Amino acid sequence: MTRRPTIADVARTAGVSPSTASVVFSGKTPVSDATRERVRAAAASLGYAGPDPLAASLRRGRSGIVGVVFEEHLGAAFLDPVKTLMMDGLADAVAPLGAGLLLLRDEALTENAPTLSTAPIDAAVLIGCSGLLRDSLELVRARGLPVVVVEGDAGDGVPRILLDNREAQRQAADHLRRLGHRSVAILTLPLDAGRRRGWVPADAEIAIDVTRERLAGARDVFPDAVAYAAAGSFIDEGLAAGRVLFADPANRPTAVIAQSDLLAAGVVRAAEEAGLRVPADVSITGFDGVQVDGLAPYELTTLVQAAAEKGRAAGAAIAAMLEDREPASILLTCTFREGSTTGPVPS
Amino acid sequence: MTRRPTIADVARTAGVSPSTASVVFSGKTPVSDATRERVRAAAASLGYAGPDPLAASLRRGRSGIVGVVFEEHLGAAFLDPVKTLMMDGLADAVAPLGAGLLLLRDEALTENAPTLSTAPIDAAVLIGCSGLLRDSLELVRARGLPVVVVEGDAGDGVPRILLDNREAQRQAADHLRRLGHRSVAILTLPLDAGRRRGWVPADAEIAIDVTRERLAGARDVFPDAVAYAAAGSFIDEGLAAGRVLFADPANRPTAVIAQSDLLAAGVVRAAEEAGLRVPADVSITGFDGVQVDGLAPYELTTLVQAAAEKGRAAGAAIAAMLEDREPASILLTCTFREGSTTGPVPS
DNA sequence: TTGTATGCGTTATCAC
DNA sequence: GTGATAACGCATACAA
Repeated sequence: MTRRPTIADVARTAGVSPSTASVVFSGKTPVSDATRERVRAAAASLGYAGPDPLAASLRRGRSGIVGVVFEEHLGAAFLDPVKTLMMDGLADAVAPLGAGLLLLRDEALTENAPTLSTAPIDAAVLIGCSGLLRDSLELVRARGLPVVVVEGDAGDGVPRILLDNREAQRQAADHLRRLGHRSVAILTLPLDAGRRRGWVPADAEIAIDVTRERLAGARDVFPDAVAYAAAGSFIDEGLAAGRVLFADPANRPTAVIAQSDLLAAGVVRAAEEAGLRVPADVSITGFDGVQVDGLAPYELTTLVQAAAEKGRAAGAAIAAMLEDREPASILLTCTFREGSTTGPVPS
Repeated sequence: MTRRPTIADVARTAGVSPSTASVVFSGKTPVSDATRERVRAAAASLGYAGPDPLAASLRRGRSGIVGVVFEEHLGAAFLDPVKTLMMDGLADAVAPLGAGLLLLRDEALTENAPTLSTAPIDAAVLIGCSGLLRDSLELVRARGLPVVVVEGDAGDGVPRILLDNREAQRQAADHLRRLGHRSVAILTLPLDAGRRRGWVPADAEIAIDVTRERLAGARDVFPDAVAYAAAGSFIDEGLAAGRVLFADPANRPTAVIAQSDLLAAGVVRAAEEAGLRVPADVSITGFDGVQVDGLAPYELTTLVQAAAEKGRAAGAAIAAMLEDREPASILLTCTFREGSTTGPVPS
């Protein structure tokens, strides 16, 4: 015979019933050592590698897979250290459930690409910036799957994992104000999926929650601060923006509030390039508290967010829903950390 | 009733047979507009969100999921820009198959973590450094699944996606030799899973293929070059190693061959720190050809590898095997790119 | 401790 | 273009 052996074949050659064989593999019911051995031997002799996951999943009604939905290209998502850490925490949190992570994109570009509606997932985690994931949310709710939204605009009844972006950013701004800074520029993350670089008009519509909230926090303290939007969270974007911010020596901010550590690192570099000392001539704050590779010897003044914890919280919420418990929305708080990139305003 | 509607329910309320309803959703057979409409309406009225992926998978014998097996912690894997790009290419390549990527770890630390043996995957891609993935390979072959190994030591009959590491590295070394360099140091990637930092003894056992091959390529040109192993591919590791290499002004190499761009970037920084000009005082080469965020204005002299192409090639091999065609092992070649970090030996 | 019976929800195949 | 039938491979409730 050419087809792969099934558990029934194993049971037959072992001289036991299918259910007994099944139990040997699942271990959910005690089995006598003798029969277990016989079943094992039969399996080995047939080259049976264990129960078919697909069939087992159907029977159980669980696939052991959690879908993670990104809005962007996968490569882009993992360029962001915060997302990477988050995935790490998420992976840890779902592992005890016996679940793995399936990478999914929000919009299926290819014709028959796998989507939320065709993938055998038990639950979904939406990683959200803008409202694009609205459709994904619909899809997954239609299927009655548990869903958690991380840093995004969920709807009614969907647990969310959030950060106190506004309050946290306000702390950094307060810190700068206490140091005497009055001329402050804000370097923001992208405003929307368009990711255009440039000055942010006062009346700008900001589609991405994180950007909007952090900007609001900074403006709580410095209502008139100018804002410049980067096209992404990269050191080189921060560098480019920093060049713009420091272009006019006569009209230069004494402090820059960057909305991410990577951006801040770029601004530090731009300052060096412009012959400015950090923090003697200009103070710079970041956001995230990630390890910026290559920034040494500077230590950024920043808001440390528990990125991995975000993933773990999402995983915990998923676990709760899978066990029919009430999931909790979670608000994680950032911790202000003073580094070596902020100091008193130059006199 | 409380349970979710099935396609049978839909068929019944639409007054058609289950098979007809199925066909409406799969689109694999022509259906009259009238019945299609009726089925659609019935589905909508019942809140039927489409065929259950699990059941469909069982029936089809395909889950539409490709497992990607890493040896390291997920977070660590995505810190490596080359792996990230590779995943990107892989995602692109399997999308047309209607497949998604399931992240899997080599060794299951948790008790009931999802593993190669219990995950409903159609095929597996092993991302390999050392021989640790031997076990994973066994597991997946026992299940009769198609498998591809990327940059690792596969066995007989397993298609591999490889790089011409040795030849490529030799090109860079040749380039340096032609520039007159004779005193060259090699900065290697980790030697094994232990990832210990330090000088590499002449008789060192190197478990990781990439490290060994690239080292061999460099030694083809500079047989006596000293080698120092980094603990990982990071800028800060390169910086730390660079400090060691440049520590003794009397006995300093005129060129450093780094086995990755990130390491090279760190060495550039170490050189700056030591007051050395690049490339006037010291030449530095990298490997990978990735965009190193924050290295500007330098342009590394490096070997450009088609990282995304590696993923795409793996995906293509998977696709071939899934369609019962013969998969091909693929050897990708790197391209030498001269940047601004190498120059004539100082006189 | 083991065996029997049933159904998980779908789709391929074939006949009509 | 549509419908009947038969698996897909397994795990569980329950009886023995």
